[in-house]
Order: sequence, then structure tokens, then C-alpha cells
Amino acid sequence: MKRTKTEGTPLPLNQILLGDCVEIMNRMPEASVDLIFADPPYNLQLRGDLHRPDNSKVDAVDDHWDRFDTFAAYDRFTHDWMKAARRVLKPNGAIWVIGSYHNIFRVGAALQDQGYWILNDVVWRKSNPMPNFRGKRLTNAHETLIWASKSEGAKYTFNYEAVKAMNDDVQMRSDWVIPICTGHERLKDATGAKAHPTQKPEALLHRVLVATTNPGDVVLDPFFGTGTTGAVAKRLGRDFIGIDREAAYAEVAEKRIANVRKANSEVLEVTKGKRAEPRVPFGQLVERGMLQPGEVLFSPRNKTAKVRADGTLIASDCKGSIHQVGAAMEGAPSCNGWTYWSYRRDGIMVPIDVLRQQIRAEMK
Amino acid sequence: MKRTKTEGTPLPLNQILLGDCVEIMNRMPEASVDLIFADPPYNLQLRGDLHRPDNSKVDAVDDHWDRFDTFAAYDRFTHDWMKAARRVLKPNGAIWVIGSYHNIFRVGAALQDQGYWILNDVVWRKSNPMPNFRGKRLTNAHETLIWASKSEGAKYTFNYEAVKAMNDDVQMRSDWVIPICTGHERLKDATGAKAHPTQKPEALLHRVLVATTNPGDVVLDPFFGTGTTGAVAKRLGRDFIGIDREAAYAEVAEKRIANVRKANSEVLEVTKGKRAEPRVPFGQLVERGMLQPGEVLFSPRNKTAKVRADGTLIASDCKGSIHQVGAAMEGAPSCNGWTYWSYRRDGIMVPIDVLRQQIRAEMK
DNA sequence: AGTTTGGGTGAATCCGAAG
DNA sequence: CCTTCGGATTCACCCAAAC
Repeated sequence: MKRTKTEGTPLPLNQILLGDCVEIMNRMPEASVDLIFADPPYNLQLRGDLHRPDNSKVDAVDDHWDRFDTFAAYDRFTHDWMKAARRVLKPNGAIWVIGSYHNIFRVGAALQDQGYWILNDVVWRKSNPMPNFRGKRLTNAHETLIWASKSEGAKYTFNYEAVKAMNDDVQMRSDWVIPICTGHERLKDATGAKAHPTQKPEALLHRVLVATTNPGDVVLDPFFGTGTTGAVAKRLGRDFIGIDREAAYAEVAEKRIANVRKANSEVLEVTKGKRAEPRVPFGQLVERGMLQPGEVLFSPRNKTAKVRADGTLIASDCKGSIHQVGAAMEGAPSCNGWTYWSYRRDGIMVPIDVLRQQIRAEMK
Repeated sequence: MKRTKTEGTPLPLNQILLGDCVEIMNRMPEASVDLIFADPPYNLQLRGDLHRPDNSKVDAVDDHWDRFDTFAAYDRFTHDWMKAARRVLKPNGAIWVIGSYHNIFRVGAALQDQGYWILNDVVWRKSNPMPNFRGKRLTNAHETLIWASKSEGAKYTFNYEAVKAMNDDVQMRSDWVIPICTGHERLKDATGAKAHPTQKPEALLHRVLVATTNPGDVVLDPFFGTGTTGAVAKRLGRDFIGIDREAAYAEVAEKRIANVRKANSEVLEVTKGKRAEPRVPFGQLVERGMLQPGEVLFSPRNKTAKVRADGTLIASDCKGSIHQVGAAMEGAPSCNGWTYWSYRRDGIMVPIDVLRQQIRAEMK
């Protein structure tokens, strides 16, 4: 069993724990988990049967674990698991919860009431939803996920560049088009019936985990079901902890995850932003003689400033760092001096950022 | 002034009432309104300023009416207007409320707590949202509407065939793609500044009213603003009642609605949704398991690259998008990665573009 | 007269390491 | 805890002006 450094208590990594998730989480060490993905019962409140136009019966979610007598009972249930989840979450950890209009408003309000800080609500737009057979409402074609940090101001993980890369190099939006889980991905029991009524597509978890975790992170799923979270976590080189009350689900999940192979760690490495690059002080360029004291730098609009020996700039009416002088030149609140200034070599203008690239290349 | 049959009290139809919506609704006869459309303050809780990468400042919603000290204060506000709204609603009436993740969960929970019965939550997917300028979260590209009847079992209005016809004769889904309100539709004040910070597009109200009201119905908007609800209601031959606390907004709304003419035909404009083939990010193939992280792609001349978990490629000497790596392989300025790369299945090479065709077929 | 280019802007909970 | 400051960060669409 893998152990983490937090506390003396071992974390049961890459296992499925059978039982009530509140009790189990309360026995876990606090602040030990990087991400929680929760797919709690939706409290669907279905009355009676539903039949398709061809009279076939819709296989509805009528399991005992989805029945609550009142909204108050559902709220108590929500409060309890969410509080236990918050305890085991690291200070900079985050949570995802998925739901439908039956429960998601109560879930979202509970998150806010408990001090979680909502980062985005995300719409899972189903490309192939079940139609509304009676024509009495709009086709319920989406579910909602809430992404929240443990508290306001926490330094949550967000692989901005990676999800931007996944989306053809434009920012990932809050609406995700993903098919529902069908076909060979949908797990069946011995009789051929679906093993779990609300199995989530792996594509959904893939995006969640790539966006908001790093390889080696610990992902906890307190309503593990057939283990989609665990399967995707394993493939992506994350550790998981699964909890479920139903032994039948856990059994299916265990087999499923055993068949998953972890991807090569080289391909799990994800596109990093410039923030991950080491900081290079401008003064180094002068120290190294890449720029001379007294050398003139040019702005895009041909304003000039002179390089001083300490790596600051001096212009006609101001002096300071490359950023400060650039901002002053433009009357702007801030300025990236690296991309703003150029110097002249053999008659052509060269951005000073080229020099920073050289230094960074040497550092590798 | 038009009168309704309910009670002896006249309904102030097609007027804008200035003042607090709770007081005004409480003076109205009960059970007298067919539909309520509410666009309450969102309680955005914005902190400091935000600048775009070009250093221009974002014109944020910082109006006094959007400031609440605590969630509890916002909940009281919500409870009060929602209760007054429920009283004036006919037994078979319905309500729409729009919001963002800042407030919609509290709104939805309040609706349920007061006995409203949620029929659908609807996602307004903005085709042109404001980006996330700092790259710290997902682009907030949608808002949420909740559609609820006055109580469970009520016989609400839903024009199933009409909205189906609006949607190319397939069932209308719960996610609606509509542009934000800009251009000539966006109302400006004398100085050219926007007359209201959160004006909603008429296309949104058009769909709401066509779907859930009949001609001659009474539509109440307790947060009338610049009167989008009134303008669309008038055009569609519905009566409206608008309430707002701000005289400046009411003045703009009055002029606006005076210029609207009631449509004589039932010609329903269709929301513009041209767009050629939808763009499919390569990362989706990985998410969906059509390609595995680590899988090898082949160029026409049998060079290879590996797929990474975020949908980028890694080759011996470079990494990036399918297009970037393809271009680097060929020493070309650009490259269409979709037609350049193939993968191997059962011994034969298949262009990855085949997979894109599959996804596009699903999206229809 | 068309076409291209450049500027403006939209309900936004939008930085973080170093000292 | 604070303050300071380096420097990273944007998409779709409309409109006006230039060509």
C-alpha cells in the first residue's frame, strides 16, 4: 500500500472502500486529498413508470439509494458528505460535483454555505440525450458540474494551457459537448442489463482530471459506482480512492480498473504555461554583456530608453524596471517589458525576449 | 387600461411600475398572471478591477443594486420577491428565473423550498462570451435559466410543436445557443454608454415566450430593466407588466417599447446559427478514447509522433498541436494535421480525419 | 461600391512569488 | 500577516474608417 507524507495514517490509495462515505472519510487523515469528484444521488423524485411511444418501458433510476423523503432529508445527506469531504481535502484542493436540476441547486447552495468557493459551473451538453417522450418539456440534454476550491483565495490547480491545447488552442469554455456513456464502454452485468444506472462517460472524467489535477495527485470519489473516476485516474497516472456502499458496484469497478493500463508517463506530461518557466532578471542580460550599459532600447512606437548598469532603464521622464518604464511610456497600468522593448543589431530590431530565451535554453 | 376577470382590482397591463417589486406585487390581485420572467441581481461579488491583456479595463457590473453583504442577505431578498411572485401567479402559471453560478443555486433551492416545481433548467450557451482574460478558469460561456410551475401537477403551458418547429423539427433541447446582446439591439444612453449593464437579448425572451405562453397571456417581469421582456411580449401579442426601482431604466424601456410593433403574422424568426462545419478539437479524440494517450501517429512519409493526454503530440524533437508538429516535420510554415496524420488499426493506416467525421456525425 | 483593417467590448466572483 | 512588483493574459462579433 502506498503511503503519503501527511500524518502518520496511511492513505488507502488505489483501493475501493466499501461502506458509508461519511464514516470512511472521517477516518481518513485530514487535508490529504488533492481532488474530490462526487456524483451523489440525484434525488430524481420519479413518479410512476415512463413508456416510450412504442410502449417499451424506460429503465428509470429507481434504486433505493436515490430515494429521499423530503428536500430537508436530501439537504442533511448533502451537508454531511460534503463536510466530511472538505475535511479530507488539502487546503489547495478542489471538488467537482455533478448533478441535474433535481439536486444541483441544493448541492451548489450547500457548497457555498460550507465555505467552498465556486470556480465555474460546467455544463455537460450531451450529444445524444434521451428524448422527452411525452413532449411535455424540453429535452433534458445536459447535466451540470460545479467546480469549487476548498475556500476563497485557495491556489487550486488549473492546467490552463493543457485544456486550451485540447480545444484547438482556444480557451476551454464552460460548456462541454460529450456523448453519454453507451456501447462497449457501458458496463453490463451477467444478464446483460446495465451494471449501474448512471455510469458517467470516461471522456468527462478525462477532461476533469487533465484540467484540474497533476500526475501523482490523489483523487477521491465518495460515490464510486462502477469506478469511472478510478479507471480514468489510473490511465492518467493519478492515484484514486473509491468509496461505495454497494458491494456489487465495487466488484464491477475492481475488475474494470484492473484492465486499465497506465499511460506512459512521457505522454501524461501536459502543456505548461509560461508561468512555469524560470524567472530571468533583466539585469542578467547586462551582467553577461548581451546588452551594454548605455545601449538604447526601442518601443513598438519607437520611443527610446537607455539601459543602465544595474539593469534598470532611464527614459526622458522616468526610470525603473523594463516593465515600469514601458507602462509609463504607454500610460498603461502594467506592461510586459520583455515583449515591449527591442534593441538594434546590424540595423534590425530584435525583441529583448530573444535574449531571455537564450538564457533559459542554457539553463536546461 | 385593460382589465382582467380576476377579482375586482384592475391589472396595470402594458405599463411600467416604478418601485419595489415586492410591495407592488403585494398590491396586485392574486392569481392574476400567466407567466413571470425574473432577471434578479446576480450578487457577483466582484473584488478589484480587471484588465484585458491589451490593458483596457473591463466595465464591470458594480451597480448598487447588485451588492449584498452576505449570502443570507441575498437569500432573504430572493425569498421575499419569490413569495410575492408566487401569490400573483395563476395556479397554472409558471416562472422563469435567469442567473449565473453566483446566484442560481440559491435561486433554484428557494424555488423548490417555496413549492414551485422545476420543469427544466435551461442553459443559455453564449456564442460570443467574454473570455477569461487571466487564464485562471474556464471561459464563463453560459448562464442558467430555471423554468418552474407554481406547484407540482399544475397544467403549465408548453407549446411543444411550436418550439419543435423552431428547431428544424426536432425536439427543442435544454441548451440554447444565442448570442449576447450587442450592436444596434444594445440600448445606449445619451453619452453612448450602455443604458443597462445586463441587457438580455430579445432572442432569449422570444424563445421563452413562444415556448411557454399563448397570445393574450399576461407576463410579469419584476426586474424589468430596459424592458426586453416588454418589447418581446408586445411584438408577440402578449400583455406585460414591468416593475423596476430605477426611473432611468423605466424611461429607456418606455421609449423602446413604444417603437415596437405587434407582429401581425406568426412568422417566427430563427436564431441565427449559420456556421459551417463545427470545429472539432483533436483533444476530443483522446478524451473519448478514440485514440489512446501514447498512441503513435504516422505521417505520409512514415515519420511518427505520440499522442499526449492533452491532445498535443510529441515527436523526437518537438511537441505541440497536430498542425504544429506536422509543420515541423515537413519544415513547412503550416500543415493541416487532420489530413497529415494517420493511425494504425488492424494493420492498416487510417487518417485521423475519419474520427473527426464520426464526431461531426454525432453532433447532428 | 465592395473589401479590408483596426478598435471596441461583453453579468468576471481572473496572479503570485519574494521580501 | 503585509506590501511590492515582475510579467502573463483574450474570443467572437460589431462597427467605423480606410482602402
